Amino acid sequence: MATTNETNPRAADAASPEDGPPQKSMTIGAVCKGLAQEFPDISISKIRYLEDQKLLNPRRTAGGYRLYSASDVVRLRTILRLQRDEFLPLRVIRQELASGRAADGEGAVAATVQSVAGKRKRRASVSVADDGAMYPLPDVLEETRAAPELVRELEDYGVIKGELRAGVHYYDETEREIIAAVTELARYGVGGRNLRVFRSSADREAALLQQILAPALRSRNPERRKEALEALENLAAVASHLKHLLLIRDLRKIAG
Amino acid sequence: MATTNETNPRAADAASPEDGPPQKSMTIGAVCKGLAQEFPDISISKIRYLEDQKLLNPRRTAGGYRLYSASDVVRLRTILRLQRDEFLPLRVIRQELASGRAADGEGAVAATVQSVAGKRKRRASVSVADDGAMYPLPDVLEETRAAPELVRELEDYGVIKGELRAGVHYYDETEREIIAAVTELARYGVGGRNLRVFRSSADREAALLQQILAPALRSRNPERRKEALEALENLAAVASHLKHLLLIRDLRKIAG
DNA sequence: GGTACTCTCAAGCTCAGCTTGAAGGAAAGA
DNA sequence: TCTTTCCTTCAAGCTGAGCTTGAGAGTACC
Repeated sequence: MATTNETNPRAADAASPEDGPPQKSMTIGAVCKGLAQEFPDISISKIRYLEDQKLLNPRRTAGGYRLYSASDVVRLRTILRLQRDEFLPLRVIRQELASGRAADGEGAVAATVQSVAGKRKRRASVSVADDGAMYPLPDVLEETRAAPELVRELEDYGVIKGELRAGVHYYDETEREIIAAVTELARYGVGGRNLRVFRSSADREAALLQQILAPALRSRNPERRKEALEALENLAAVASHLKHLLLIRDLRKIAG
Repeated sequence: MATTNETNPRAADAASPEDGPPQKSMTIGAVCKGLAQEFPDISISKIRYLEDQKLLNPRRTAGGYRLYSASDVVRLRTILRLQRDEFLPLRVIRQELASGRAADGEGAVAATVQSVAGKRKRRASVSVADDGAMYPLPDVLEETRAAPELVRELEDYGVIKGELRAGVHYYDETEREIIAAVTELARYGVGGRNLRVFRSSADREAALLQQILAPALRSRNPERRKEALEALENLAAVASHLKHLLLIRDLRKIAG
């Protein structure tokens, strides 16, 4: 009996020319590994759970193994994004996907994420607690449309650090957003050397907040530490808001 | 003893002229009843729980009864809407409110994800263009629950200016929000002198942005000027976002 | 002074969203 | 073929968010 995708799940993209288009199907383990970069808390059992909740419905081999097509993976990624970034409960995600708005295919899914997400995307990066998701440089460049030199410059300045894994640079969510923001500023003519202004003020504020919460942060009581971390997040949010208000105030003088 | 709002929570809006401005304050039971129409699953214990989670902070009577001002109720309604319509967890709502991003529209209640996720209203205070609305000091104090000394301090520092009309100080929307933010920071122990850090960095950034847009802003072509103003708003928004990201990045190092 | 309302605090409850473990079959490599 | 690694189902368990409940006591107003 010829080995086909149907019965040979381990071969990720085995396909004979006469069988039609190459159907890249993956086993659950491969899918899990592939998504682990972007979603560190993914697990095989979670993927199975999502299927149990009728959010996924992959093909099966004769032996009962799950086989995920490319569009299955896209769908899964969409689910995970809606869950992580938009905080949607699974029952709502299921409705969104079921109500025709998100058939398979990049475009449709992108449209869904767009329409559902609206402008909320920023939220994910605003937390001090890092979820550990990492993104490879090419993806970041593609998404942010940043110039590669700019990224290097940011790294030279120590603004972002990245991580080298198997010859590829990876960046976390915050770094990705920093790159996006700086790219945006660059479009207006705010060059790299001007970033010093931003950086030094951020450093000063961080030092200030640290000083204030230092006792609690150093506490050996985990309860207390957790509270301090939450306070830190709130303080950061309020402080940033205040800075924005002060900036607006200054700009108003300039404009008027 | 004269009956005042402070000691008479049952009287929703009783106020004698000499007691100062009419302060419509409600007890928790009244608030609950008032919101029961729009939010059938509201309850007194839930409102108390939200306070426990640092989402609300109503005044108290001498006897310890909670007293909700009009703006407290607005805030509560916002919380409930974000929870019900946007599915946001409380910790995220807390952040949203702290960062001043959750404006409360008075439009029809959006029941579905799609309509909610649509366009987000820009906050009045985030705009460089001033709409000219002014608020008298007593109202500001009531809404922000700021200490009067703090407001004076801010004025002494030149952070806010106010306007004296017929013996009453008036503040614009941005100033009101600055007061609110500073009050919030004060609750965490960030005192007045620490504000210098924020102010000087805002000044530097304003100078930077001005420098970049100076030619366009000085233009005698009104079209060009208008464009420059819009660019200024965008720049301010992106710059503030960048600052926040950099702060988060720094704090993450601190946190562990 | 009675009654309706409110307070705090600790304990408990429910549900979403997974995880774990047992018992066993399927696929790939030697 | 044998062995290892990966996969299967199913039931039970766990964790944290988001409240609720109840006890015991005080407050406000007629």
